[in-house]
Amino acid sequence: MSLPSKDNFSEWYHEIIQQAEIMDIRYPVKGLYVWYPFGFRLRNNVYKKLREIMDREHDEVYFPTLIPETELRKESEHIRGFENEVYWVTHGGNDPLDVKLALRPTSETAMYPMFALWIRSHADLPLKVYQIVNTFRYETKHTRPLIRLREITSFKEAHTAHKSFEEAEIQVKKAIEYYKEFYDFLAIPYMVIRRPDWDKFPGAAYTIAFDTIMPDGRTLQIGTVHHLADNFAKTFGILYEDVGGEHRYVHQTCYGISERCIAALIGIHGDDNGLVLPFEVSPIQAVIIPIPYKGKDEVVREASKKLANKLSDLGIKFVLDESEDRPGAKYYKWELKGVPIRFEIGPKEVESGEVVVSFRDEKRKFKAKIEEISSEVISRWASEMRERMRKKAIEMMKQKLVYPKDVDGLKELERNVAVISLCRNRECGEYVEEISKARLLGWLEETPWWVEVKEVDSCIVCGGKGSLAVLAKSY
RNA sequence: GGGGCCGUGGGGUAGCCUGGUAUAUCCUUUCGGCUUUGGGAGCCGGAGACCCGAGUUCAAAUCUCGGCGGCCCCA
Repeated sequence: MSLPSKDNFSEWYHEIIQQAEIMDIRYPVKGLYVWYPFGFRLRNNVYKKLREIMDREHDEVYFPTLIPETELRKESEHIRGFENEVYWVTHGGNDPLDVKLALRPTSETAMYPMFALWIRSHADLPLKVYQIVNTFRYETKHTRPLIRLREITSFKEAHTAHKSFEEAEIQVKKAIEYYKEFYDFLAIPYMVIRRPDWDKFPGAAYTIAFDTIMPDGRTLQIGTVHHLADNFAKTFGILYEDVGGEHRYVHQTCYGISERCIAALIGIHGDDNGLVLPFEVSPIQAVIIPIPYKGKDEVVREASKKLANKLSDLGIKFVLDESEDRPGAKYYKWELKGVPIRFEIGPKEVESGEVVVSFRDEKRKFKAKIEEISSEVISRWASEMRERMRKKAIEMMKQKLVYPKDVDGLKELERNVAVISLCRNRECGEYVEEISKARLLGWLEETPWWVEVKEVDSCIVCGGKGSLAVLAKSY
């Protein structure tokens, strides 16, 4: 068994998802996939971090999967955005339902009628909750594991309510900081981009998205933050009484991250040999491979056990691979799974009280004294590895970026991501989309250091006031 | 929305056009055994498949129709 080269990203991705046992794609419904135990452990490790961040100032809640049609249709812009991809429950047993029930495509319309009951006065604000749930969208395009799904299994959605537009805007900024922390933790580089007004979340005042770049040059939206203003509050009657006794509409935000974060983790860090995972989220953090020569297998086994005990004491999730495979086969096997640290112990190391160490992201091997391996040493290794992964990912993304200076430069984008100066007018935006056959993701909220633009010119279409915009083929 | 292609063991495939071999090909996987172990070892033996339904026919993996499932291209 071997993987296709990552140069053929689409095929590589398809294969690694299965071979590394992230998901079983054989479930007999389009767009629905099964989490394998290994994949689910990875998911849980990643979401543990996301929960930890959310728990700092949000309460976790759970709202129902089913939303009555009457609620879903209240916000007209919102339903227009989702109408074509809603799954409907139309029957209870054999009886048609009086009011159809939608499988939530997202939970605004499930939550906000309840928010109207929960929020009475300014003392109830701010309200900040989140849930991690599945959502359903009837995708008609190509579905792809973790990327385009009919059942999103792991949608972390946070919803907040505030006294004013300005307070909600502060929350938007906090949410962006939280998401940055999350993706920094995963060593995934991102661009924070304000979506065009005509492409924002249905019902929002504005939308800010996190986009990353996959190795094939297509961008992947890996998080969104929406300022909802009082749009939904007006629809669902979410009012509070302020200190003066006046009733006012709340201003809301919502922001979400789905299992696309796992897709980015796999796609960006992986290589021709398989997954490359940060130490903190890897389901298996280390593997010990004994090299048992004839006559020496007992001492090698003993030394391996000793190291295993030590790793146990340090609280590391590891595997001692004493199977019958040859060492080389074991290297490939655990590399496929992205195990960050590999220890090899053979007769030579038994003699010297050492162990051969190598890290998943580099070819190098070196020897270390077993005695000297400690929590501090391991966490230093882990953070050095994360830094290398981050650097490598940024290098990859820099290579995908192009900086056309005029409209002609947009015609041959190929698989690149274009950073251009563009005004905020819809005509100019749609014009560059048409010329480039790519999507205008929007305007950079802040310029990452690895985007090599010193100063902003005027709009490359109309010559008006420009800001840095990003154009790309996207997933 | 429009067009095209495909469905054979757990995975990848040959066979299909031109229906018929007595046991459906090869690789991988998996189980048992021997031997081995510093980057995917070898040998021996075993397991495992024609998507579903209808039709044509003496005979269907192969032809026709329908269903289900998947893939690709264009807008």
